[in-house]
Amino acid sequence: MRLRLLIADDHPIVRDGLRAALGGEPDMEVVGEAADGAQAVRLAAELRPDVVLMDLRMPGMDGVSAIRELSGTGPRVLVLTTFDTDVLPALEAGASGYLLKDAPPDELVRAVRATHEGETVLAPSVAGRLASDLRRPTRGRLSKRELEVLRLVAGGATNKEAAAELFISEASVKTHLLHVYAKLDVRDRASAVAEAYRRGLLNG
Amino acid sequence: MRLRLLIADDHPIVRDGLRAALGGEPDMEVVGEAADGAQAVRLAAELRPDVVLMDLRMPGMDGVSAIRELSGTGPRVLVLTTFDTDVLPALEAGASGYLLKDAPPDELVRAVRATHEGETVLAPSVAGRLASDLRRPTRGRLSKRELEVLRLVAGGATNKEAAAELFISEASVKTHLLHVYAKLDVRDRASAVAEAYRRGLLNG
DNA sequence: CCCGGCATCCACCGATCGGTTGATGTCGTG
DNA sequence: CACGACATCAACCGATCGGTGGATGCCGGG
Repeated sequence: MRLRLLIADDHPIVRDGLRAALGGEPDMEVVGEAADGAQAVRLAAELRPDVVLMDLRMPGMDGVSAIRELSGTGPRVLVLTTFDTDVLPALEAGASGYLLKDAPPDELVRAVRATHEGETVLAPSVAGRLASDLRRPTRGRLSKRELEVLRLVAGGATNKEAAAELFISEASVKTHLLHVYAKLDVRDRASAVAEAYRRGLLNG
Repeated sequence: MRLRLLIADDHPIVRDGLRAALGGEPDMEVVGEAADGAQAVRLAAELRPDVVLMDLRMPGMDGVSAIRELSGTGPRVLVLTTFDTDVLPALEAGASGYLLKDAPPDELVRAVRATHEGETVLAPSVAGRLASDLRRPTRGRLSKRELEVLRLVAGGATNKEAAAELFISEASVKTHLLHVYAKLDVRDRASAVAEAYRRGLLNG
């Protein structure tokens, strides 16, 4: 029985590359390709693959959401993306591994097999990032409300405007922001926005 | 005589995908692969390709720098990247075209041929972005000094600290920032930092 | 059950910021 | 050469922000 593989990536060229790198292996078979998260979920239900190779940033349904939906339905999910942010969300959603796209093909092949065996595969740089994330249990992790406030501030809102938008008092906005500063280890709103972008907390 | 092609991309998987998409064409030949800008320049001098497929974000030498070095030495450069920012810098550096990685392979093949013929190929979304960039000759384009100030502000500097860092007066810092606000169409430093990140003006 | 995180609110103060207006000099391009 | 973009500086004012030091209530994990 060959290892059944589903590829989910919005770039046709990357899908071609993955086919080229993995299709040649005698013990693997690419049974399908998806261009976004929703399609990946549908195809996984239909094709019952053993392993799903999943990009995270895709149009339509997010990769992390797709992982969450796939979680427990059978296939193991190996994340293959360009960025080493999003590690924690992906693993929390149920990913079995996290590789970066600059990985050489043979490492990718080994990772797919290892994932199928039930191992958890992390790219070296990803492992380091994960460790540093976990070292600060609360720090760096913004609450929902804090993120909402920060997003408004990044959009140019004053404290007063953000308060009106969220139906809370200006004092609460200030408190939330102070917490944000402490968590991101910055002193003001401008550097908070910068740090949030660096950590991938604000959209991109 | 077949069309000689050089691929420059730091992701092995993408290179495989490009080989798969282009290598099958009878009138094309992939003569080399580079994993960063410097290597691309070296290989271009050695292999004399007709067209270079160039990613922009690569470790070591930047894609734009590589294009600048290649400019006028023979090969035409077709940019193939994930982001629709960096269009203007790439074209100014001498690129003959700008495609996005979500393009279907057949479009890519046509674009390579068109580039070889001397045409300028722009992805639709890229064309739109370019137009909106050009509509504001000055707007959106930050001067060197303005960018320095904004970078310091993003790092948490107050106006006074930024002034000390740059050996100018606080008043000058304020003026620079006001110009930044006008160009980015924002009201304060926080949203300026946010907008700069969205436009890819601050590192990445 | 208690502690910590979260969300909400209040008051006060000094520091900082943004807006405005105006000025000088350089530089590159048309 | 004239024009615009750039870089530099000044003074003033009101608005906003960040810091401090609280307070309350809810909830979930150990």
